[in-house]
Amino acid sequence: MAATATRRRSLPLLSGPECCPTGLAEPMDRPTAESLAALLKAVADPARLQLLAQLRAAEAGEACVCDLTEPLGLAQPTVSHHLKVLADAGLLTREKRGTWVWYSVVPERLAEIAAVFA
Amino acid sequence: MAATATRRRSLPLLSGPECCPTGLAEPMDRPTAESLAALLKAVADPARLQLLAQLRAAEAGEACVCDLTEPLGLAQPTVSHHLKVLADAGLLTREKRGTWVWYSVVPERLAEIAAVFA
DNA sequence: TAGAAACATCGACAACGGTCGATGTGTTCC
DNA sequence: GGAACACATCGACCGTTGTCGATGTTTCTA
Repeated sequence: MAATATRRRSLPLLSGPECCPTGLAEPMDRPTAESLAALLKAVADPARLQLLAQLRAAEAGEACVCDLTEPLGLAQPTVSHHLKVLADAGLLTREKRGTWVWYSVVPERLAEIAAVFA
Repeated sequence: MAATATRRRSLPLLSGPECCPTGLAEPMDRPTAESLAALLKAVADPARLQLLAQLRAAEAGEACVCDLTEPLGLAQPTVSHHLKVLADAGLLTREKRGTWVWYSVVPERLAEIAAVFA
């Protein structure tokens, strides 16, 4: 694990070629299941769900790490870790302004999850 | 862990009082986040996603364990384990007919997930 | 009753994941 | 330049989870 993670991605967002073309309507091959599972694992955590909810409820739909640490009751490195997991999954965008780093959710990415189970 | 798991539940389905009243629209308290995360963890696995897809694609929307083992390429105890996880999360119903056990998905439960991210 | 078949449970192992303190990096301000 | 702040990374700990072989339980059949 070296210089892989912090890079900003343009937009493709997905781990696999296409996340979930037909949802659960027909049998799913392993690679598709694995990339979809990776996306779901990102949201299958209490702290990360709270982060998503906090960000959506925040003004302008964005917040800095310092505003998220206290309401979650977790240490700053832990919050930073969770934000990274969400960002790596394409669920958050990261923007550095001065000393602060502002995170905001990617609604399209959430919609992808909804589409699978709709 | 004694006589807790295999019991059949009537319908309440949920771990917490209510899974996700407002979705991600507003801040989420810990208990709500934890019960929702528990539901999402159940589907955040490649094998279990494949199981859900296989069941939905099956005739009459149901299948027995023996029909699910081969397409997944996993051992029978492993498949049985995954089915139990899904059933415990309220995503599957279990019906024993003779020697076979038939599983089928609970669409309402999938819809609950979709509603959170819609 | 004996045997076989379908499924669940158990026990063990390795890999993964959440958490935090300590530390590193970059920015602002004096 | 130096101090203070915001955030990321590192390293370690430990509980959780996916997997399978072996074994148990139930049911049908001969």
